[in-house]
Amino acid sequence: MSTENHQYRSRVIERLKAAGVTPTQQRVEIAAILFARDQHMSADQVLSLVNDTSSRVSKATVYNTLGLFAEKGLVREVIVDPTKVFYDSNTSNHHHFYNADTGHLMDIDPATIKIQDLPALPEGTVAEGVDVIIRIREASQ
Amino acid sequence: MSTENHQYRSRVIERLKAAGVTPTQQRVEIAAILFARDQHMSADQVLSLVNDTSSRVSKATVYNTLGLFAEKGLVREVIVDPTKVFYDSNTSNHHHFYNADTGHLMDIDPATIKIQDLPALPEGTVAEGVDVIIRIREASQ
DNA sequence: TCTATTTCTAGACTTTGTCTAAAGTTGTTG
DNA sequence: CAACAACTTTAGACAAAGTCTAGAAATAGA
Repeated sequence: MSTENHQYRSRVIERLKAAGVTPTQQRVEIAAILFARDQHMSADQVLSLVNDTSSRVSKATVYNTLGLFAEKGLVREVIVDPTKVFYDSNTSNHHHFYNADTGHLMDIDPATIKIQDLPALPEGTVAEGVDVIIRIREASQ
Repeated sequence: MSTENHQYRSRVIERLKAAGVTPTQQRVEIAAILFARDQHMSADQVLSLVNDTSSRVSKATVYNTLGLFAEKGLVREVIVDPTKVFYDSNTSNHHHFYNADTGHLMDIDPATIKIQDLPALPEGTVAEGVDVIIRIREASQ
């Protein structure tokens, strides 16, 4: 393993620790893939990738780990496709374009969208987050 | 069947025809349930209800019909729960609260929320719709 | 080192939704 | 109204995402 990779893994491990997640071998593998850049991945994609590039990680562990990461705020679940959940490694406040034709999910530049006048919440509830999804399709020229 | 029901069914049939949907027996059953009031139902709920109150409709037909209705703009698909799609009989422009603790979906009064500055769409795409979901939880007092 | 706790795993299982092939309806046209 | 084409419905097999279980492995603390 190159020095770069080694340093990258150390940073990944620090980030897991900072979030209160014990950096096990499998979690580090998965986090290293996710945190490499801002991206949107399904559990299935993570499973294939992690088993391509390194030691085996079981399906159950991939699902458990992504759930844990979401809970700890290391990734964000994006629910736009009825058939699968996307995990977004960009946890900053932002919204999405979802291309229903291609299945592709893209970040919206936060500067270009703004929600005004958030409504009062129903009695006895607290806000967890606001998702804005702009559904798009290929232009039929 | 009462006169009220009979008149209601006629209106349902008219609405299907107006949308370009042949009003078969099964489609009318399903539409009669959905259109009774503004509500959010899963395919599963529709399936149970339709088979409670009237002649049998198969699972395949319920799924086909809900898909067709969505395509024709008679209902709106709401994707907030990774495990199932909701069908919203209120097709006017509005957004949703989703209570992740209870699984309950509620309309947001359109007057109380406003999106400014819709961003430019990616090249070669057209907008299909904008979904805003405010995720809430039960307040842990 | 010993022990308790946490984590990982294979594979069975569940659930939502789709597909298929055959049967039933409906609509059209001469 | 007969014949035919097109559409719709159905049961049940199937697919895919995700969960669960029970045992094995790793790990941490004392």
